[in-house]
Formats: sequence, C-alpha cells, structure tokens
Amino acid sequence: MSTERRKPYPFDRIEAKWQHHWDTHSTFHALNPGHPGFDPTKPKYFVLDMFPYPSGSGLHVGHPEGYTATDILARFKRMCGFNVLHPMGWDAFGLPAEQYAIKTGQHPAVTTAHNIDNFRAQLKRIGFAYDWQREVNTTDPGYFRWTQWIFLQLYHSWFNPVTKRAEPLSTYAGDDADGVRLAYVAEVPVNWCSALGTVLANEEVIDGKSEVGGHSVERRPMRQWMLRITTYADRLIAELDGLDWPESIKLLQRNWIGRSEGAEVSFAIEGTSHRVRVFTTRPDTLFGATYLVLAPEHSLVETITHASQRAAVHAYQDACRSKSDLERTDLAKDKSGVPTGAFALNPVNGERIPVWIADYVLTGYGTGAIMAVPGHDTRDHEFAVQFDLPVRQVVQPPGDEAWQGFTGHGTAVYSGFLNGLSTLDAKREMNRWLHANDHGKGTVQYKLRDWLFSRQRYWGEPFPIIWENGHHQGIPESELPLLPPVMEDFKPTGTPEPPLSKAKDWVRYSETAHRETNTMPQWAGSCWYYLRYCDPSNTNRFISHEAERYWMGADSTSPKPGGVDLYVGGTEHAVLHLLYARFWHKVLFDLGHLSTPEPFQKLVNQGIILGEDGVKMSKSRGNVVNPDEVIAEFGADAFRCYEMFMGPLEQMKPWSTAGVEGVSRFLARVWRLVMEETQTGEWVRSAALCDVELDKAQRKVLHATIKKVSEDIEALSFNTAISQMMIFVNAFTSASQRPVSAIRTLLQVLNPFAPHLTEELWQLIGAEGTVADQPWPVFDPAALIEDELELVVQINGKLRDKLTVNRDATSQEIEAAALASPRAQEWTAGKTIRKIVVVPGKLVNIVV
RNA sequence: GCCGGUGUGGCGAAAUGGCAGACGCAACGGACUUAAAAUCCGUUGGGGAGCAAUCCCCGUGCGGGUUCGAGUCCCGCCACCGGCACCA
Repeated sequence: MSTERRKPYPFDRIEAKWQHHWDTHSTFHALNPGHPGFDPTKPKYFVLDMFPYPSGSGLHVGHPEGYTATDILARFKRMCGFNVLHPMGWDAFGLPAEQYAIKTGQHPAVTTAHNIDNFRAQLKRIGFAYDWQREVNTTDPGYFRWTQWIFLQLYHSWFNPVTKRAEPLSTYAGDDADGVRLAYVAEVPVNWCSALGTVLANEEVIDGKSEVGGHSVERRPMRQWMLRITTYADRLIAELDGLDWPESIKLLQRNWIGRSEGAEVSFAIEGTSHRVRVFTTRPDTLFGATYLVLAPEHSLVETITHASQRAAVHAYQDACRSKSDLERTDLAKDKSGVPTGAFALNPVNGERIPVWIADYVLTGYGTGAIMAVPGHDTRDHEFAVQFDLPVRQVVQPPGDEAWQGFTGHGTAVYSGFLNGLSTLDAKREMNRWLHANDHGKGTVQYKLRDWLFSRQRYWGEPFPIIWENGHHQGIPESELPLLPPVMEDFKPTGTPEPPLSKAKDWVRYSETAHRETNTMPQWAGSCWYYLRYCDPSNTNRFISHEAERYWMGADSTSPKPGGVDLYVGGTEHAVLHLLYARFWHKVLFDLGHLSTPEPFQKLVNQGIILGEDGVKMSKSRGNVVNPDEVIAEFGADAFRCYEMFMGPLEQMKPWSTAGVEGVSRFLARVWRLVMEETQTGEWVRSAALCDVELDKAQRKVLHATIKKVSEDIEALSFNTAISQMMIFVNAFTSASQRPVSAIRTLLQVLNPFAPHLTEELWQLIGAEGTVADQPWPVFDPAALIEDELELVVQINGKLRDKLTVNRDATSQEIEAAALASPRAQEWTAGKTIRKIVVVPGKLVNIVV
C-alpha cells in the first residue's frame, strides 16, 4: 500500500498550523457596520453556499465542490479589498434525525449536535475561510424564534390585489380576514399510510407506495396550514428578469409557476339553475366544444348526475379514488370516463352537449372542469375517439396541414362571428364577447399551487398558533421562541394526528385554548438563513436594518436589484428552495423589513461529482469518495485544487484519484520551487532562490499568470486558472536562478486555491505578514507585448507556413512577407491569387 | 410527448469565427539509482511518404449551409444526461 510512501511535501504539519492560525486570529471574521474597526470605505461581497443538512454519514466530495469555489472567490475578493461575508450553517431540522430517534431512542437534538460537530470539523480540515462566528443552526431556539416570527408576519398579512403587495391585515376592508391571510388553514389531502399508521412526507412516498415497507398510501383530506404563494406568481415570474441566474433555472421556475392566459366560460346545465365554469386557453375554439368534462371529484358531479347514471358515476369515482397519482398519470394512454347523463348548453350557440366525468381532468387546476374541443386538443381528441364523441373543425391550419388534432394557431372557421380571424384575434374577440354577454371573462391560471406548509412531525418548528373555539390565532411575539415539548416518544400516533398531540401538557394553552400540533417543513428554516448570517446574534430583530442594508443592499451605481452577490449550490434546489426563499423575501420586503425584493443576485449551480466508475456516487454502489481520506493522503490543498481542476464548475464530472495525484504533484513542485531536500531528508530553503531580475520570458509568464488567474476567478473558470499556474511552475522549475519576487507573486495568486501551502512558503521565504493580507497583484500589460509576432500563413484556409514579423509591421508588409514565404510560393505557383485576408497579429490567408 | 443541457485524443479537459487538443492523467523512451520508488528531461490524435530534417491526407456525434476561414454561427437529424409530464 501507498500509506508508507513519503509525503511529497509536509502538508500535514502545515495545514493544521494554518487552520489554527486562522481560528485564533479570526482572520476571516467580517465586521458589520457599527463594529469597532469596521471600514465603511470597503465594498461588500456576500458569497453564500447552500448550507447542508448535517447527516450522520458526513460530507462527501460533492459538498466541498461548491464550497471550494466560493472559498476561492471569498479569499480572492478579500485580497481585492472587499469586506467579505462568507458564512456557513446547518439546515438541521428534518426527517432523518427524527427517524433515527425513533429507531434508537436518541433525541434528535443530540444526534443533530453530534452530526454538526462532525461536519464542522470536516469543513475546517479543508481550510475554508468561513466566518465561524456567524454560524447559524435552524434548530437553535435563537434562530427558529425568528422563523416563527416570520410565520406570524405571513399570518398577520394579506396580499392586496390593488397594490400587488403584502400588507398588514389592518388594511383589509373585507369581512373574511381568515380567507385572505398569507398563512391560512385548508382541508388538503395528505399521504396517509394506514399500514404504518402515519402520515408520510412526499419524499417518503415512492411510486405511490411507502418508502418503508412498500405499503399503499392513500390521499386523505386533513386540516393543513398553507402559504398563499400563488398571489406572488406574477411577481415571481417577472422579477426573475433582473437576476443573474442561469437561463435554464429561470426557465425551470417559470415552467413550475406555469402561467397561462385564457378564459373562464360558464355553461348552464340543462334543466337546472346550475352552471359549470371551465377554464380554457383557447376560447377561440368555443364553437368546437362537443362535450364537457368534470374532474371526478368536482363538487357539482353529485348534483347534476342523472339518476340513470348514478351507479356508474359512483363506481367510477370510487375507482379513481383508489388510483395513485402515478396510476392516474402514467396510464395516460388509456383514457377513461363516464357520462353523467346531464347536458350543458354552449353559451355561444345554445348547443346541447353531454357532460362527462373523467380523470384526465384534474381537480386542482383551473376550475376542475373543461370544455372538450376534440378537433383541436390532443387529449380531448383521444377521449372523443375512444367514446365516439363528435369531432368538429373550428381552426383552419396554415398551409396544407390536416385540421384534425391541429393544436397550433391558424384561422377561425365554422365559428360564427369569429370566422376569418387569426387565433390570436379570435381569442381576444371571444373574451370580449363572453364578458359583454356575461358568460365568462379572460383569466390567468397557474400551475403553481399554494404551499402546503404543515407536517405531522416532531423535529420541526412548532407553529406559534393556538386554537380556541375552533378559531386560530397567533401567540404574542413575547412568547417566542415556542420550543417543542420535551418528549421521550416521537413515534407516530397511529392516527393522522401529529406526534406533538401526545404532549398533553404542552398542547394545553389555557382552559379554553390548545396549541397547533403540526410543525413546519424543513424548507422553513432555509427560507431566510442567508439573512440571519448578516446579523446572527441579534436578539431584538431577525436582522438589523443596518446589517441588512449593508450586506443585502443594492449597489446604487448598478442596475442590479441587490441581494447575495454569489450563491452557489446544486440544481436540486432550482425550484422549491429558491422559489420559497424568494417568496418569503418578497413578503418581508413588502412589509418593510427588507430593502430589496430579491434574495440572490447571482446564482451558479455546481455539477454533480460522479464516482470513479462514472456513475453517481452511492453507498450501495460502493463508489463514494470520502474527503477525509483524500485529505489524509494528499492534503487539503491538493483536495481543493483537484476539485477545481476537474473541469468546469457547472459540469457533471467523474472523480479520479490519479487526477488528485497530478494536482498534488503540482503543489509539490511549487513547494520545491522554494525548498529543497537535503541528504538527510530535511527541507531547507532552495539555493536556486535568489534576488534577481526576471528575464523577458519570465516576466511575460508571470504577468500572463496574474492576468489569467484574476480573470478566471471572476469567471469561475478555476480549472483554467490552475492550468496557467502550472505553466508558470513549469517555466520556473527549470530556471537555475529563481527570482524571489516572482515566487512571491505566484504565492499570492495561488493562495485562494492552496491557502495552507502558500502561507507556509510565504513565511519560509521571509516575506512580511501573511499572504491572505496582501493586496491582489496587478498585471503589467506591457510585459505581455512581444517585439516580434509569429503569424500563420494559410492558403485557402489551410495552415501552410509560419513567419515572424515585427510587432508594428503594416498589412502591406505582412502581405508581402506571406507571399514571399517559401511554402506560400510552392502552393501559389501557377495559380491566380484571388484574395488576401490579413488579420493583424494573427494570420494571413491567401485565397487562390 | 414537451423543455433544458451535453457530445472534442486512451481518460479529465482547453480554444474573443483565425495554428484543434493548452494544462493534467495514463502510456512510452531517457537521466539519476546496485535496483526500485520519488524526481528531472523528452515523445505521444489517426493514417501515409521519406535514411533524415521534413512533408501530405484525414480528424471536434451525423448530414447540409453561411464564410477567405467553422469545435465555435445557421438549418435538419442522432445519442446520452437532467427536469416537467393528461396543467385544458
């Protein structure tokens, strides 16, 4: 085994030493406005990682990928003179700790604390420049006190559709305050597993079965807390525009919100006073509606079903209820449904059309009912074919496409007053007609649903809510934090009641009132943790105005909306976490608690690191790489540099131990630029190191390195920055005399990548202070200019020769030199030169 | 099905429309060594011609196009990865 092998350089001693130095000197502690020593002239830079869930299995090599990237940026910006906020914390509520508690009897608080200690120690071993004095923990009462406080802000607010923002309930003039709160109560189906006697979270339900045991899971309506995120749908879409996020993530959010414009149309049910409202994005096809479909759960089904169809309808409804969501969607090829026996009247032509129920219409979207236009909707067409319902043309496709099943835009036909109009105009005209005749109106629908915010769990934030006489109310802020009850037994109750209901003394609030027993989902704590970092120990507010304005504020000289300057994390949070956090941020902004409307100005997703075998790392595959082992063998600096050298940050890429070795060799070469080994194996300062001037070639490499590394760090192209530093090292390794000044500069630009090694060498060459406190070096453009340039000579775009010309040769001179070159002579001999393209400093292309 | 991303040597990758393969790994050759490891120096996309220095042809998933010139831009495909999925 290689464990006996000598280390390429003594990283083990070096790394522990500098980690201790940073700890004891608080090197990376950021000062807030008002702190003694705070320098208001420095610009701020807030660089954020998605904080981890501290699991029992510790870090894997995927975590530190993003963390290393932000660490390099943090150290770089600090050297560039920024006041850098680079914090870390723990998203520590959640299911695994609770499940572990149920299994072992160990309290989740105990296992959580233990896991956090382990994670923190692992992160420190990598040498991250976190400001540990700002560490946050979502399970700390000093933290979740404010999570509960923010919930109360939501609870006491409503969304004013006129001002289009959240306002305190006091501005609400209506008589149904509970019906407009941003946090409200509704009957919503939960995943109930009777075999396990518990409610399951969505992530515990796999393919309609419980993850544990594979028992069937049924949807059962229960009283739940909801957050009215849908009121922010438009703003959540519109305000993406100003953000520096990957377009793909913006698109993912837009699609998730799923805004679609259309119309609501009201159909009278023949022989009754009932009306069915449907939503359609194609009001222009109303003349083509040949039947209506209601979702099986639609509230009017019972009322309108004809006696002769009652048995069939009930049987169908029962069948749908027992189908899982998956069965409903996955078996989409076979459409099913039954007629209700009722008929509706098409408002536009009075036509009598049958009303069906079918599970291809979903309760949760739109009005839970549709008008079927089988001529121009794929799903309706399939259904109509299956049940032999009439199909009618109302849109003429452009060109010679067939009209049956055509769902695109064309011209309205067989549609009365719409005939001849383009689809767009026909929609507009129909909306006008519907509105004028009181049969409906143009509306907007969203796929986004309100956020189901309660969980039937122990290990989460309790709601600051009490119930009295069937009414809920918020507890006073003075009673926060509301701690969870101390419980020995967190097991499910065997009923849909949450475990907290077992803590009778805790539940009892007064003679007449009792506490809410649901808890908040894990998303709650992660919705605002970035704010708490700015002011982590404030006991009066969740964040002070000054700290918020400083760290989260917009730069007045830039059009950007402000917020965290760089947020790095995985794509798995592209929708939920990032949408929820944006929602909370906007509410707090509307209520005047924050100065900017968006939390994260710039977002970058790091790619997944695959196992050495090229597939996703997993315990069962046995291809998980443990960072601790890599660090023990190669050192933290090699680990950091390899994570960055693997390839572009955003890309998915496989781990390679040989690759770590290569990077480790590079760092050892840096070490040996400064140090050499004696016969007895001692490291002493290298004799080649001396105080000499750089030659021209060395100057060029040096300044090219400063330039490239600076630019590449800004662009997050860490792999190419490291390549350039390798080129530098290769160039200087062979020099018999190595200029100290150049080595010093190398140590500065390498420092964000390999902070331990560079600090140690800095000290060994006798330089002043620490590298971390040096200003970032500036490159000299003059050093990059060559007196003579090598130009490429192409004939018809193919490389044929090269020539060296003076830096300021004219186009004419270059052209002449190219034509005179021996190979050009050969290739142009006997041919007519049709054109010559000269690209200054690059090439000459002769076209023959 | 829809949306998004990716496709370049044996491998990880690099290239403002201008010398494809920088840098690293692996492999091979050499130096040092009794030997090995480590280290240092060199070669390394494929094919062909030549004793040689050199030279030629092909080559960035596939097929077209724009251009003096395309890995890069445009059109049409294919494969893999990710997301959404009866959202009317």
